[in-house]
Amino acid sequence: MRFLEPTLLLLLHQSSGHGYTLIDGLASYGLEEVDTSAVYRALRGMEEKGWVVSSWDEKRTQGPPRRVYRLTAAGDEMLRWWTQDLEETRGMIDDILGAYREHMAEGEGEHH
Amino acid sequence: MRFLEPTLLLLLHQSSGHGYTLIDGLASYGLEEVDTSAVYRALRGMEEKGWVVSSWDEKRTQGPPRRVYRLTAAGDEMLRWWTQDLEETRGMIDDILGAYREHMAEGEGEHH
DNA sequence: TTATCTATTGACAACTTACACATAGTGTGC
DNA sequence: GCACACTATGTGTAAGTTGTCAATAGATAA
Repeated sequence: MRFLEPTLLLLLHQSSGHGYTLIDGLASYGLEEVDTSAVYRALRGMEEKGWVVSSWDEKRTQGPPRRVYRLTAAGDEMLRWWTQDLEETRGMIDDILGAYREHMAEGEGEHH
Repeated sequence: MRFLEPTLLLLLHQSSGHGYTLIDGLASYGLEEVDTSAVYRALRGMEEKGWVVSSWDEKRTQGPPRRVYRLTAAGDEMLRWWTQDLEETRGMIDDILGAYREHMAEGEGEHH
């Protein structure tokens, strides 16, 4: 969920789409091994929270009807909130990695 | 757990310590709101996995006996693994944030 | 003896994740 | 017609994880 929700919001901000294509989109952000059911469940959850709305696709293609999701204003706001959150998370990672490297550099040459 | 385990390993790599002081150490990496029980639970789990070993502190100070943890060779290896994992996570965040900014820049000036 | 600080642990509900499976429409080869 | 593969969206559930709250307990100071 940590990256699933923000990435879905980002993809939907770029253009509306249905679950099956969103799953492809997720893969391009490194989320290749996400279970399909997790994606559909996440989308449902996001609709309950009001971040997205869905409707059945008019034009029928190969396969059963597709539920098309599009971002709401609240979802757009959420996406902005998520970017801030991700920046904070990145800052934490940088702190940890920085401290690790610094500590490694300090101990350089030491052998126990 | 995502940041708790690697940060604890890092702190213990710097110097052995008991839970209560480690909790202070976590705060300096932004993990201020971690529940104490979560920390002790994580330490127990890490001991089960063989990343750390614990022993009761000889010298008694104010309060009940303290369980002192120190890193094992396996824990040291794990810490290195975690840094790689954190770098990957960082990469994912960069991808998402990069795409968001790029998309925002593209839509510049557009009003719907 | 009451309160406060240090220090560790237990119990349990809430939530998440992983995996398997159910459903269903369309197109293709036989 | 039938089997099969592909698209597409879901449900059920067991297992594992997290978050919250409280219990325990020693030392010290008022």
